Amino acid sequence: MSRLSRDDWARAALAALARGGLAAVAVEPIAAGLGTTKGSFYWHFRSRDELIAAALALWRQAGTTSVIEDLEAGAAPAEQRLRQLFTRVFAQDAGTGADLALLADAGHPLVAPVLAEVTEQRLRYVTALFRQLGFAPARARRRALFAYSAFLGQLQLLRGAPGVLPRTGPARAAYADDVLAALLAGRSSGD
Amino acid sequence: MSRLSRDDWARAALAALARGGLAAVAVEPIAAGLGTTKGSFYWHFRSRDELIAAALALWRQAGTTSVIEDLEAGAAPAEQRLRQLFTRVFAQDAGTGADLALLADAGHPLVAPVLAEVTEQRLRYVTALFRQLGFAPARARRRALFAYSAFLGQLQLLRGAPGVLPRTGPARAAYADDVLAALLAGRSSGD
DNA sequence: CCCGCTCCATACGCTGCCGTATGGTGATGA
DNA sequence: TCATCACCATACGGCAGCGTATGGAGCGGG
Repeated sequence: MSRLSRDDWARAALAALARGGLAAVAVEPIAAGLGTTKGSFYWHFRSRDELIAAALALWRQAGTTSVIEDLEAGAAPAEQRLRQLFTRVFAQDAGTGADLALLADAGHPLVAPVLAEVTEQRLRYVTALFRQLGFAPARARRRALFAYSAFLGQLQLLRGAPGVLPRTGPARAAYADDVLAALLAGRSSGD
Repeated sequence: MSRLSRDDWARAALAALARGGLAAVAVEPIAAGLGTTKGSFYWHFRSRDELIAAALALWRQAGTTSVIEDLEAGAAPAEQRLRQLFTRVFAQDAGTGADLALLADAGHPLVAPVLAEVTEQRLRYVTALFRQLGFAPARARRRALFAYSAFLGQLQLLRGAPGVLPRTGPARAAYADDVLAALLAGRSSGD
């Protein structure tokens, strides 16, 4: 890597974010990792905050917008889409590292607004799925909140207490089925 | 406060942890907050890590062990205890600040083991509740995982996207009812 | 009365990071 | 060919926090 672009720095920052949290988005360590120095960085960026903003924009695009488009591309029925989402959650890795890191620094002034928007965007999508499954609007929103809370909690459990969540074999399948059954329980007959 | 004890430092550290995360458990800022200097600290502790460990021990006692004892003290039926737990979750504050902070730094070598133990301790308790509610052992464990995931996710949502979760009025009650209904759905007849 | 012990203040060096200043290099077009 | 410009290295000052060293202040016991 002789010459670096602004985007190379942003990608490296996102990787660092996923690994070590916002604190790891530090100019000098990332520069060392890229085999260069701060001189390069301060050519492409004006400050560390600008790098953080760039990494956040990248995260938002890769972890939300494109995922939703991805799911919507395959024209599966709503219940299968929900199941696909859950499969992703259990798939470990799946690029959720940055999600965890950003939740950790949710209070940071640069992170907070992006996090709030991404959350709302995801909730809207899941709400729509529940509506397609026959839930009335208000209930669909509640179920979406519940489901998304569970999703966030899974992430937390996966890294805070590895081993408690079954990640392989029939135990995992039984858990996924049980969760989905609970989430779909009491499906409204009307709207 | 003329003379400080080791416990004063530990309590101040836990407070700092709840406010600003593990990074805020810093000797000099806490010293300033206590109106003293590092000289005092390094008399009672050998290092910052020792302070962190003390704060973690305090957190574990106050946020888990005593809470469970608290709930068990009132001899309410299992379903009501579950509801009480959920009420606490929604109650905001409730001292969950440290929980969030520790989840944020779940990877820290001092935090990880304590967090894992606390998680397992809480899961055991909730599993027992579900068993008392008529779930077979394996299903009870799965529901406990699901419920606790949702709990962790609530915490995350509350701070990462304030406003999406209904915290007052009938909306909050409807949400709590819906969540509990989903969690209790499909209660086994046998075991 | 002063010795010693507990507890704390002050001053110091060290490290890791941010941001700036300034000089250097390699490709590219006139 | 050589001048210019994009890109990068190096060196510097500054700040915050950790840990240490050392010198008190106050108080009880001999």
